Amino acid sequence: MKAGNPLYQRRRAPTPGELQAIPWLQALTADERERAAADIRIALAEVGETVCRSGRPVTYWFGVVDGLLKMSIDNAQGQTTTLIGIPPGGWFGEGTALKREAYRYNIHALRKTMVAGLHVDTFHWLLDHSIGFNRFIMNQLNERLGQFIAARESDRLNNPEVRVARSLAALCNPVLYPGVGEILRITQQELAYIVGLSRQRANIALQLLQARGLIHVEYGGLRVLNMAGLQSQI
DNA sequence: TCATTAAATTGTT
DNA sequence: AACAATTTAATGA
Repeated sequence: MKAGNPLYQRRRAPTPGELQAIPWLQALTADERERAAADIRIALAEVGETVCRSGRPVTYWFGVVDGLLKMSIDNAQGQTTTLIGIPPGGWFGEGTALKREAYRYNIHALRKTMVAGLHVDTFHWLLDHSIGFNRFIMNQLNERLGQFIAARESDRLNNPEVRVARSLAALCNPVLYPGVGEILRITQQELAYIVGLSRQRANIALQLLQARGLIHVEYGGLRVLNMAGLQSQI
């Protein structure tokens, strides 16, 4: 959200309900929370809109209040690889914010998404002053490490059903994405974008996973019935 | 609140 | 990629 970014122009203060949807605020003391909340800004990203771009200096630490984002990287050959989808409750970019480096990925909105941003200076103030915040960040980094290890594992297998299963398990991770409730709100088209499949193939994979009793497919979303089963798909 | 209509999503070829 | 069927959201009485 820099000056040139349209999101920056549309940013505003958060409502109480939106603050409620920011998980790490709960880990702070009242004083810390007051200071952090005063610095949070909210903006609505339209479909396809860029939230942050690789190479730009980190000015905000971002999170999803509601909606769905995708994180992707462009390689030297100009191809784009989608790494993860980010559902409600997800905050990302601690690594680069910590080191005050440039973003190493692109973030785009897969649908209309309410994005929250904390200025990187306040992020560092919290790191320097709040034990609860440090615990949250450490927990988050650890959880994400587990996800990337699982993702690498399934990349080698390259089986569509497995990749869909692992992606769904990742998207429903309650530690990283506490805003995702009983049902994960995601269309089959959005899931296809994240996994890198056609919608038809994503549809087939979902039906198969449902037939195995691991998920229940619904209109505009799905319900995970067996998380461990999803993660152990081969 | 209910019926009608438009838009979004899904199932299938 | 295209089409039909289904589901939800929006509209207005």
